[in-house]
Amino acid sequence: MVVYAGQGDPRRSIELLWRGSAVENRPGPKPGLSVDLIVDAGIAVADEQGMAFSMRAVGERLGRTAMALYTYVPGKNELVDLMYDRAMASLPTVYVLDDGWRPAVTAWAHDMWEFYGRHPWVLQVSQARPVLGPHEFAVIEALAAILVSTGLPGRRLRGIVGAINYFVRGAAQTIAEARAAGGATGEADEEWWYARSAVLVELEPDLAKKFPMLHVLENDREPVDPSLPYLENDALENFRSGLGVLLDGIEAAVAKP
Amino acid sequence: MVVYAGQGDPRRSIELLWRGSAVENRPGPKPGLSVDLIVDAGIAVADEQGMAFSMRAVGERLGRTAMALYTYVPGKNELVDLMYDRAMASLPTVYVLDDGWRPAVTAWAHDMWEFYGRHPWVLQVSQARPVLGPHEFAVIEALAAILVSTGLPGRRLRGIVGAINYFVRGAAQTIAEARAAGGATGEADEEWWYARSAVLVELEPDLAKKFPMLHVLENDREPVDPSLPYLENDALENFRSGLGVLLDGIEAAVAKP
DNA sequence: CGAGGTTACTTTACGTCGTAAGGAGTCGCA
DNA sequence: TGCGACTCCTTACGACGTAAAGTAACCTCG
Repeated sequence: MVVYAGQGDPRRSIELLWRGSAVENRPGPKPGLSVDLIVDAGIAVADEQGMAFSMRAVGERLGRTAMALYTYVPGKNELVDLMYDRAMASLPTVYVLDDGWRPAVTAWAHDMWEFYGRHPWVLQVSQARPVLGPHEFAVIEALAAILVSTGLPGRRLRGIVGAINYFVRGAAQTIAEARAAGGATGEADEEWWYARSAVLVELEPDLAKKFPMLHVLENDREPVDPSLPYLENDALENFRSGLGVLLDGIEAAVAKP
Repeated sequence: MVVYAGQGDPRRSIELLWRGSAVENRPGPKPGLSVDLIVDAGIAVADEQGMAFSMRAVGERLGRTAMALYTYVPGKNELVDLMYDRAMASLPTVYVLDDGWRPAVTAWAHDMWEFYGRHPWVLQVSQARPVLGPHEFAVIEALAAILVSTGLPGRRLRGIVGAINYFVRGAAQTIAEARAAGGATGEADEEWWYARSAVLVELEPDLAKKFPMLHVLENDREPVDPSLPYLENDALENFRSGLGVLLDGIEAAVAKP
């Protein structure tokens, strides 16, 4: 499933995101659940089963049927929006600038990287139409605050914020989805790669000749840290290295007008 | 729906990707379809309806039932893999280096940007476990070939290829999914934004004070090209600007050891 | 204290999806 | 001529999100 942010009534969605649910003294039976409980259960289920979690599963975790959730939440899309924003509440919102913007941005990026690792399903929530929740705002505000300290104008920073965001998301996707897919089929990353590349080499023996430049990239390797799985190690190294290049670009922008 | 690459038999998937289907003289009725026909129909349907297209829809476009497709293709996942790789066949595989690597990388990135605009559903195919098809290889080989000309070692280039890829994908997603979501609900981007931000401002009047740095970024604007929709214009500007920063970073890496 | 309206939650049901199973008809080859 | 392989169809299953309608709990007002 792909979730586009809030296809329902915008007012209802945004009220839920920013205000929570009103809890006055109302007639009828006492609510046994709450939006917060449902959102937490949703996050727990999604952490286990990925974005393809079902309303029935969330209901079951709370000892209710799927339809009970619809008393609190307009639909699955809105629930995902709430889950998305609530998950982001676990992220820092302030970074120290004592050593300048560069270590701060690096810390921000690593926090995001780990966050995506904890909640891979978040990567599936559409980035195009931001959920516009308070915690998402806070997270980007934190990055913006760091970058404003470079002195670059807002006009330039918008592209930079985007670039950093896209990069971190993309890099995180590389391992997050690998893990998810492995979990779905019960295969570990390694096995998946072995099986596939073995068949590929068998069917197309002269791959290295057909794509010589890729061969160059793939085969220039340093000794590997054996404590991490191969793919994960690779992904983390590429993350650090790519982020470094990106930050060098910002540094160049700061240095020159 | 989210598609993880080839969860089925790896051999079957990769054979289909690299060899196509064998068409000897076989008993039984003459095949009325072919893998290629099905893949083309799939791309056409996905271009219209997004990744949530159904096997039934693809079959109908070919005057068959959904089940008829299963004679040629093991399942929807594998079909998506094939669609993904075939769509990539429309991309250039060689870029001239007469003016150096920078304009070449820029051209590559813009070609990808437009490609994602033509086939937004491609952005939904998992990047984590590459489909490993010949055309995907060719596209990355093209980028690798450009970057090798910088003289940087493969070890460094891997992170850079990743960074460029993630950035372009992420930036493209911003408008591609906005368009798709607009199409799904019949709302244009503008309307969607207006409706949401109006409610947001109403419910949270002092947004600008709560997130002052975001406010700085958002309000430092140049005159806008009125020929493009607002969001699209914004996205394209951020794309160009962010790509510039990224390329500056590569330039720094090339200049220094 | 009792009636009426409101609410929480359930059961049932609909339309969608991917695809498994089995059957009908068609063709190459013995 | 018939066997076996093949294409394609119909039917069916179990999942999904959620609409509709019912039941029981609870507050407020008379």
